[in-house]
Amino acid sequence: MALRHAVLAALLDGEFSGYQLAKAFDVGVANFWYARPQQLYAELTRLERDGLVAGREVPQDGRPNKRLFHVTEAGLAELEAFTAASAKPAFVRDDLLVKVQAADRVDVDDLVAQLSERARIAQAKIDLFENLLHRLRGERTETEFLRHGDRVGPYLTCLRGVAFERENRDWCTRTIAVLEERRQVHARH
Amino acid sequence: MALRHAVLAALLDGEFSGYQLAKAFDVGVANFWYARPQQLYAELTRLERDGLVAGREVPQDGRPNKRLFHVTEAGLAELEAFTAASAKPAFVRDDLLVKVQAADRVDVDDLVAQLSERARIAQAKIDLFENLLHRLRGERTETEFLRHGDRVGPYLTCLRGVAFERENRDWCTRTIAVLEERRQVHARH
DNA sequence: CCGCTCATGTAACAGGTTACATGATTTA
DNA sequence: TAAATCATGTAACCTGTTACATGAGCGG
Repeated sequence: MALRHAVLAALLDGEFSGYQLAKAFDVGVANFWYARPQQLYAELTRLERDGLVAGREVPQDGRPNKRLFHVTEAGLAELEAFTAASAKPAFVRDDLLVKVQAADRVDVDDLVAQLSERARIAQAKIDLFENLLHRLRGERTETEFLRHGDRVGPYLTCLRGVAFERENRDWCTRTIAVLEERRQVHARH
Repeated sequence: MALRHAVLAALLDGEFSGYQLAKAFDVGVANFWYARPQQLYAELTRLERDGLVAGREVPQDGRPNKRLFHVTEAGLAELEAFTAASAKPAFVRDDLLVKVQAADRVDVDDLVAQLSERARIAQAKIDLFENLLHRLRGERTETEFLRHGDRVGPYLTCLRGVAFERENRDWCTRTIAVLEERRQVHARH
């Protein structure tokens, strides 16, 4: 059960409503996890029931009220415990890899189309993450910020996100190149 | 439902038993997916029921009989259809990232311990994948193999696997360095 | 007036994990 | 003689996804 810890970690940066969290966890702006709104509302309910987060109703005019959540002492303790427990290694589990695995037996055009779409999405994420990194470190250089900034967690996870998406993009373009070239080689015989 | 396609893709390289597939999907040697033995046996049963794979009983002496499976025509068609359909982007979903996100609020020793363990695992996978790459391309150079080899799918997915684990390892070591340095900076005040 | 954003959910289902079971043979 | 490998599963459970619901205000 790690979504709950992901939510706790996200709430370390301040108070957020379910809706705000949903937006962050949706596109992957919260680059360290991903979840649907429904899941978040459900999880927040459970977290509150267990006393790991507390919410306060904030009335708004012209809009529905919202509930802003923050982590409690018990929540922090839970995060500590979670961090101490060992994590099993993560692996890539990607439809696109399955398709490429079958590359020699399926339609190359389909594959190339999907690979370039994926490269495009990866690039979009890179831009997004790099913006976020810039916002986080402000005027400081990266080294400076990582040494003296008072909250580097989100920055570090974001670095992982950028690296992942760069790899993703580069692998896609390279794979496209390989498939295209093989098609030409094939055509000559 | 993508495990079924992952299994089909894995069976493109020949006949395998449930046990053999389980070994491949277990550690992540099948770098493009991951699954437990139970899941594989269940999936193979379904795949056979749906006519996408066919198995033949192979008697062995001194060992239990095994069933070797191969992809049928219908199975290939299914893979084609799957490839044509669009895939949703994959994302990183990793306990360790959640922990690092909370870095400023949890025990640094725990974190560093887990990061170095992870770096170690990543290195082991890199070695494993690089061996596999070498086996696949034989005496040829990579460029040569990718241009003229007759089955490049597994090679391409393996390249993705190596790149991922390299990123993983490097990010871990860098994160450790950052955390260690901050600890020193902190200690001086 | 249509669609978007804010705001929060329920219900059914698909997929994956954990725990457990069985039984023979080879290796340390 | 204990542990690992070969070989195949069942059952209960947890997590995540899909589809659907509600309702107010705001912008074009």
